[in-house]
Amino acid sequence: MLDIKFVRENIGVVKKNLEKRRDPAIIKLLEDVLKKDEHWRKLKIKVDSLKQKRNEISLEISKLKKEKKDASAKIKEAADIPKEIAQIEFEMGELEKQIRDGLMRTPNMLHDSVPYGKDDTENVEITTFGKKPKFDFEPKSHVDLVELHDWVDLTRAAKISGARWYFLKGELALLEMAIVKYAVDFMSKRGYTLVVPPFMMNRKAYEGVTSMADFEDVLYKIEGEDLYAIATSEHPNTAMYMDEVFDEKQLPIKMIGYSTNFRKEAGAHGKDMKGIFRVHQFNKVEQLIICKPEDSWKFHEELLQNGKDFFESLGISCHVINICTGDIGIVAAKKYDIEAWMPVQNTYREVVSCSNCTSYQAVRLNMRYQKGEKREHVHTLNSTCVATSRALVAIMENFQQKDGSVKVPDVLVPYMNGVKVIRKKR
RNA sequence: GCCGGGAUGGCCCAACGGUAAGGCGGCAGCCUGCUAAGCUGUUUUCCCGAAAGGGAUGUCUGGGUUCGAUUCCCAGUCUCGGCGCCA
Repeated sequence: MLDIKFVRENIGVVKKNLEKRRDPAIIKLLEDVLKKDEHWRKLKIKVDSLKQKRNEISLEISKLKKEKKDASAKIKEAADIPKEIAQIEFEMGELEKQIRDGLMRTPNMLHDSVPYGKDDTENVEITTFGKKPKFDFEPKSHVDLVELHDWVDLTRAAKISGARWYFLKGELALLEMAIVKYAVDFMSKRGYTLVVPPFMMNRKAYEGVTSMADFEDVLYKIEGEDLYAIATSEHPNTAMYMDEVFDEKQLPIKMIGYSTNFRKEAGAHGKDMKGIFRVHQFNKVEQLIICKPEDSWKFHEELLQNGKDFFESLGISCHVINICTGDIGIVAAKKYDIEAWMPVQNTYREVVSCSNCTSYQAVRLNMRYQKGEKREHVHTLNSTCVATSRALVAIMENFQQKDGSVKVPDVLVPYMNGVKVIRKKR
């Protein structure tokens, strides 16, 4: 959420920035917010002076009573003020809701380096790394590989849970654990602290870290409880500092979250239906930084570098793209994706998403730090380190051998107790 | 889940329904020759104002009673004990 004060004082800059979004409705919305804010401030002046009057009379009543004099005239004088105050405050409350709602729907200010574009076809490739594999046989899709080795059971999962749920079995399940432990070690060496969060979170906290549309399209709600299953550890691990004031010396906070993630994938009917590329549940090691505003762009690059180094260490070929204005969503000021080469699909597919959210989450969550005598909102950043289901897909497709067995990436071998190749157990 | 205690500023801790005391810490200033101490101010958020300053707000959250609520009433959250249940 943008800070209303910031919008008030910088409306020209804000509008100019929003124009990049190709959405004139947003600018109208914000103009409406400003009008309401102006009205709110007028009411604020009015109600404050009423309260001042009420307080003064109350004080006089207090004095009279202490002197044991008759105060009934004063009490009568003050009698109607509360109604008036209540009425104005009701009006202000309505305005506050509308202003907040408008601000919640207003997207973050974009960084200048975000490319202008209409949708995901206009994202800009920045760099590539790693070697694409060459096969002297017809490579199989991960869908076929998991079936061949009985590594994933989608049919029985459908029976008990539904589509896009899965049992992960045998060597592939072990490989997932190896990936997680390797990623945790990899990031720990770089100074990030592991934090395993609660896997469910209440509405208030959730509103601080995500867009309203996600409540419908992404998040599973627990019936009868004020709880949502988390879609990523970024959410609880950022929201954990809600309403806190950091000491300048505490920053930056660098952590990795590990959690199971739950997603409805409501907008994805028919997309990636086979296999485990797009599923309702997966595990992920997520990088997270909370820092001072002046440091966030430096750390955004650091997060990206970590993600690149990680996938490079696995030996998977990837490219990095700079997400364009039409595809970036409302929270991030800038977003990189790392996409891994999928030889069978003959294309790159997303494995890492790396965002600088600037103060957008911090404003909503009321997360600040003490800067001398003032308090300023912090910046929050997040990036995937590795999401297990997608990393497994990438490994299977890139490291398969002619007989369908899969070579374990060298760095994971120690985490597989020395196993170098995984295949169906006989 | 049940029974009791509790929640007040960055921290600790007070306040017969009469407008948040005191202490610690932090910050600013003053004073002072001595590892320091002392003194004064400041230390939630919002509004008006160029500023000086003024006003409002703030005692876990949300309602209610009242001219006025930290205090009284209702609902809830968290927490500490005791009982019960339990991987």
